[in-house]
Amino acid sequence: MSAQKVDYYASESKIYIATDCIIFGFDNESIKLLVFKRRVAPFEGEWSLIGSFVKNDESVNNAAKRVLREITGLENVFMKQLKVYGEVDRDPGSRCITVGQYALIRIEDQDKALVEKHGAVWHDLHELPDLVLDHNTMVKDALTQLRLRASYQPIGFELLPEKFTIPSLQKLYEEIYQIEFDARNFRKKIIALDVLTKLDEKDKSSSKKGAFLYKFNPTKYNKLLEAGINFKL
Amino acid sequence: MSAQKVDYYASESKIYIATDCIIFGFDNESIKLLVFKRRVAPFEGEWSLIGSFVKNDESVNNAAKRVLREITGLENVFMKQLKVYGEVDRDPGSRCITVGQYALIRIEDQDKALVEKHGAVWHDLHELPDLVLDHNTMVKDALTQLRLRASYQPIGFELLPEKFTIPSLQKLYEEIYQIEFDARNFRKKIIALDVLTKLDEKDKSSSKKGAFLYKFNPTKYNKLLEAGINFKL
DNA sequence: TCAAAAGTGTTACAAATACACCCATGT
DNA sequence: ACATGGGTGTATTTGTAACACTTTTGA
Repeated sequence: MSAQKVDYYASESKIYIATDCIIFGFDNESIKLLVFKRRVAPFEGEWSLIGSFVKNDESVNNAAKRVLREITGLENVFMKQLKVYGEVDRDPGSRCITVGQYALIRIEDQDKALVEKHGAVWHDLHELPDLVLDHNTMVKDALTQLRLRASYQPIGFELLPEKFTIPSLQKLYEEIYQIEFDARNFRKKIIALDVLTKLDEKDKSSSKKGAFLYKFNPTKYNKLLEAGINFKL
Repeated sequence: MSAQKVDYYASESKIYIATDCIIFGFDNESIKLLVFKRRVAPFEGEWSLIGSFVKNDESVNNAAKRVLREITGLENVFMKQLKVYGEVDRDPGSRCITVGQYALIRIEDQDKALVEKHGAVWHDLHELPDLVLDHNTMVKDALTQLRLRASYQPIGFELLPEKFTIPSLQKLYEEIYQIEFDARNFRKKIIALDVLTKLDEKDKSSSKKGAFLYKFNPTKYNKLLEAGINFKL
């Protein structure tokens, strides 16, 4: 006698549901997006976000985490739901609803071999190829969301390595907002947030003088995440 | 010879997908939520958000619009996706993923007979009954989202009747944020937004002196919606 | 010695906040 | 005549924006 679960909704119709990850990374130069060549028909071989169908025994969020782990080797990544793309004809392969989720990762943390094994490639945001389906729209939406979120949460830090310099943090925010900031005012504002710990080391990779490295104080950082900031730059 | 569409994803599993509407309304006193007694098993007869399964031939957003039209008679309502609730066991009735969508409506615009016919009831936010499944969480999430959004878009207006007074707008924002504002500063800030047209009429329903009615200038209002505001109060 | 990026302070302007009284009218 | 909510102005504080020079050091 097996425990057979009743399906109370048997008269309704089921639909394919997928999740697609908009994976942003930063390499101290520019923000990049991880894409690969689609491996299923239709559009096999074309550039695509990395996604997966949601399986019957996993949550939508876990499906996205699984995708990220499979491709980059990373866990515990900053990831947020973006939006549901649910138009009837968005996918000629079959009716399929997808949940866009954007992730922020430090490129240096990736499992490079794994990424390459999957044929995934970091593309500069300004030179994105045409992506399948509505994936270009998803990227655009994710960027809008990223900018908005960066204005009330210090998420920029999610994209930086553990130790970072103030000039590289500035470059990151300049990439996010696509405008330039005054270095003095930027520094003032960041330090006023009171989440950074200055280290004794310097990073000399981008100047002869070298810039002091900082890391952030996790306690204060988390407090700030909850409380929210008003990061008008 | 009928055109038969190929299903490229036939090896994947389909899942029930629904949408639930978190319908907020304002009656010049407090923000209210529209709920009804669930009409399907399991949990038939318990308080629930109003929702529906997404049908095979409609988009996710249109499903929510349909629900709203069926219950309130309203179209072209302000509605935004909130979040996907995709945990495996969230619904004992069967695996079912739902898209929460929150809507803002002017209570006076509703088709009252239709609302009553469906047994839907406006509940004060502070006296919400226990709702089925994860619906209480959805309401909480929607409120958080509403507050956030109100800080960069003038969405409060969506909840007001066509003609409204500044004190009632203030009451609305006080309800949204659950804090009180200085009437002089509030008025100053709202007028500085430059989206209101002052009318010659007064509303005397809440004072002997009466308060001037305003409506908003749709052109300027829409510009502001796009541009975004910084509505720190 | 010089090129290139890092680091530092002050002033002017704009915006947010705090605050108290008179007005109009229905009862 | 008085109680009730509507309406107005100013001073203070706070935050933002603009701006130029010195420091360090590898090549």
